[in-house]
Amino acid sequence: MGRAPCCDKNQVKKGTWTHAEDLKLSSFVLTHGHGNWRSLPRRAGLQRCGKSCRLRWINYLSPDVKRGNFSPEEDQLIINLHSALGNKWSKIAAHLPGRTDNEIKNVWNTRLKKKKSTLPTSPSTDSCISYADPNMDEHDKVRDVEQNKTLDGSSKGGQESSDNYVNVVDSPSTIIIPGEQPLEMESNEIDSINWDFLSNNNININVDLPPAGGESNIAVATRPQSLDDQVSQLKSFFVGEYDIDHQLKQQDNVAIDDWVKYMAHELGLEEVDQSQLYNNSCKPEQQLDEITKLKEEDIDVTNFPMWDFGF
DNA sequence: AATGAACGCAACCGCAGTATT
DNA sequence: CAATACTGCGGTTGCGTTCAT
Repeated sequence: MGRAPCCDKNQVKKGTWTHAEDLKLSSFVLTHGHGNWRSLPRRAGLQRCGKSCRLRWINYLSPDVKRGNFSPEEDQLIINLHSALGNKWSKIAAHLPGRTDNEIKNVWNTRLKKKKSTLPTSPSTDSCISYADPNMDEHDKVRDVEQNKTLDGSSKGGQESSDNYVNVVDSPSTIIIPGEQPLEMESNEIDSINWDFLSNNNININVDLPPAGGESNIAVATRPQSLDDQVSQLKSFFVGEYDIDHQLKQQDNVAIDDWVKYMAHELGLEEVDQSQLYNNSCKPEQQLDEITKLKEEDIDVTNFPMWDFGF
């Protein structure tokens, strides 16, 4: 006896969503929250499967979804993350605010896979770090701040760096910041990094783990708060928060600022001007009121303000 | 201009993991 | 502890659009 189907397939509509259905779903979720997806279609008056509603909301209707083409920086980040994580689309999506796993998967399959195959092999993606547990799957070795893991200090290898990466090599390890003197770190210093602090301050550090070899790469990615906040956080991390004794401490702060800003730019972390994202001048609640007043036949597709809920 | 191929994207499906009863 | 329900993920499909011939 198998599991009961999630919905009666004879009773639910399939295929492309209409604007009227979008309206019903958006209005319902924005006023009531989604709660139980399975019961949502009935409560919202939709003849759709709950899974279908969830997918439509997450991938298309949610105000968190960022529209528009992927920037070159986003493309590069996806390529780098895919090298480390494989087809873990949701994990990759977690590093690209506003992008969904489905969207990233599509971009990879239609564009980036070919793009990557035409590029020369990069040292930053073909190198590796050796771990204590040799049985661990390569992709599972990705260190994730949320999981509170730390680097193993036994890495070996070269010192190549790419623009978006800070490389950790050898033991004692060396952090190579583009344009700066190498930063020596003992493995225990790396292990002492306060991952909670980074996580609490929305600074994500990912270790990009290629196949067998010696080198690892740490990509610095953050969520978009204000650029100033990011600068101060990144600075505190790299130049003294953990009392790392290295040449960078004596460097001119201007150079550090320049590098941090450069990194922020490369990673697309510049502060977002909300007024440019959401052109509609009225507040989200007002927009919702206006939308819910509309009759289905009144919907003007060209003016449908689906993405204007600028919370 | 017609048509078939390639592309891009939204949506569906089945499975696995987790929560609840 | 087992059965069931629910959610989320990744693979795949189908369809509309664009491009090449």
